[in-house]
Amino acid sequence: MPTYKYPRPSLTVDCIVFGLDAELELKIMLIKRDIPPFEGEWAIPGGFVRMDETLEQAALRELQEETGIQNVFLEQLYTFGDLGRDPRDRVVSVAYYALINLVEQKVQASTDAREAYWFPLSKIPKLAFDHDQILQTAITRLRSKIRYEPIGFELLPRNFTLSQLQKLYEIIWNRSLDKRNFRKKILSMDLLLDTGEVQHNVSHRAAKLYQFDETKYLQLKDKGFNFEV
Amino acid sequence: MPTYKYPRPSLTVDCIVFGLDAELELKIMLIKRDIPPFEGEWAIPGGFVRMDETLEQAALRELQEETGIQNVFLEQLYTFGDLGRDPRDRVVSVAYYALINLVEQKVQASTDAREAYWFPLSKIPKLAFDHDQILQTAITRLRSKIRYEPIGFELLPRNFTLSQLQKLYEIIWNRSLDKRNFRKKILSMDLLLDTGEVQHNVSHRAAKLYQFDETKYLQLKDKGFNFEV
DNA sequence: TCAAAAGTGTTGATCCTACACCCATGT
DNA sequence: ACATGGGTGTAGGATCAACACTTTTGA
Repeated sequence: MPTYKYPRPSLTVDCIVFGLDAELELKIMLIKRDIPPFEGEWAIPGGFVRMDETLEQAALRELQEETGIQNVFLEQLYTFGDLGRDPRDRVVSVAYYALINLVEQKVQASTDAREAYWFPLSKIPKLAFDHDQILQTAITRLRSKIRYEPIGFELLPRNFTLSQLQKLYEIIWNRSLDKRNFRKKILSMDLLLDTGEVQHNVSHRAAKLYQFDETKYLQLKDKGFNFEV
Repeated sequence: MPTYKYPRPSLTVDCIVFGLDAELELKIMLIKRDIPPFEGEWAIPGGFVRMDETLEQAALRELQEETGIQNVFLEQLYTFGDLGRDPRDRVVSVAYYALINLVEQKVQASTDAREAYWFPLSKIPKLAFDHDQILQTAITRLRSKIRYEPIGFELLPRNFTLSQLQKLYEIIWNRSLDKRNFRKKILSMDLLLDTGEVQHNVSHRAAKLYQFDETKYLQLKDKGFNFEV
């Protein structure tokens, strides 16, 4: 057991995992706590940072262990360190947020013995610790970041329609957008690759499927281009 | 001496302090380290987080102790936790940045026995630890945040001229702006209070002095207004 | 043939950019 | 009188917001 001259806060990472399902519903993953404190309540995935891993590695490891998620978009959100946020001890938590698509990434919610489920954003129960606050921060970040960075594509399948992309923005911003103006804006950036494919088995005109051209985006960005919706 | 079941990284806060002097030069405060590691090299102010203070309180305390600065704009920047960023030990650092005006806030650089100086951004020496990276992150944040939030006023004296405000943006963005367009944009937001005062002892036409109307800004923001330069 | 979503252009208003001269002050 | 920065308006181009109908597909 290590001893230190001065007491140290303990350090955790916690992760808000946003997932978009086939019906374009935005959800987050919550885990039911099976030990005190807050036993039986819902919390976001997370855990202690080990000595031999970076913060990002810790977040990825926890995601992998608790949800089986791999290869995910992950970004640091904010560090929460108020006194009393954990009733046992002084705990500082570096929060991350992740974006995944639930159609292509089959996430087995329950892995350990623990219960883990996807909750629609509109039906989030009261959360353990200060996880409500972390979630609020993550939603705010997502709302503003999706405007200036092409991170929305992380939530969609690799091939997607323009209507799906528009609906994603409408869901996240909670307001409707004009279809023609949205398409003009997006297509004028010239960052979508027309796959030549269309939807199948839809009982209406089949929409074209596009891919986000990340290579092109990175090139343009180097030259000073700014993504903005 | 406390003992823990598992080893814990130690936790520090570090702070990039931006100061704007009378000549509108943008500087940051650096402290010469008087103990290993990196003894004799320059570093940004910072120190360990105590058990009975929040992260922000720790940052404010360190600023007060090392530079005498009080009542300062302070915002969390990013948390740095790579392995090996401190050669002694695993240290995770929550970085903050602060903005102050050096004309009205007389900052006694040297307080402890330690040497502390203001360095112009163009003449920053090689820094200890990963402080170069922290500085880069802070500059990038400042550049983008000043566009969408009225934080530039924190660097100016309470009363300032439009030319001073414009020069501040030019310095931070490292490009020149059109005088007439800049004034139109800023004044059209109707957030500057005309103090009725003018400059004194200048060998040219005296410029009007303005104040940022924070109360009005907060009201407008509530109604959905977005500051943007 | 019906329902449901895909796809497509124009117009007026607004905002942005580029640009040059006179004014007030201290030396 | 001169040097220095303060202060002001306009016009053309680009961008944004508002708006409705035809097309394709499966049931």
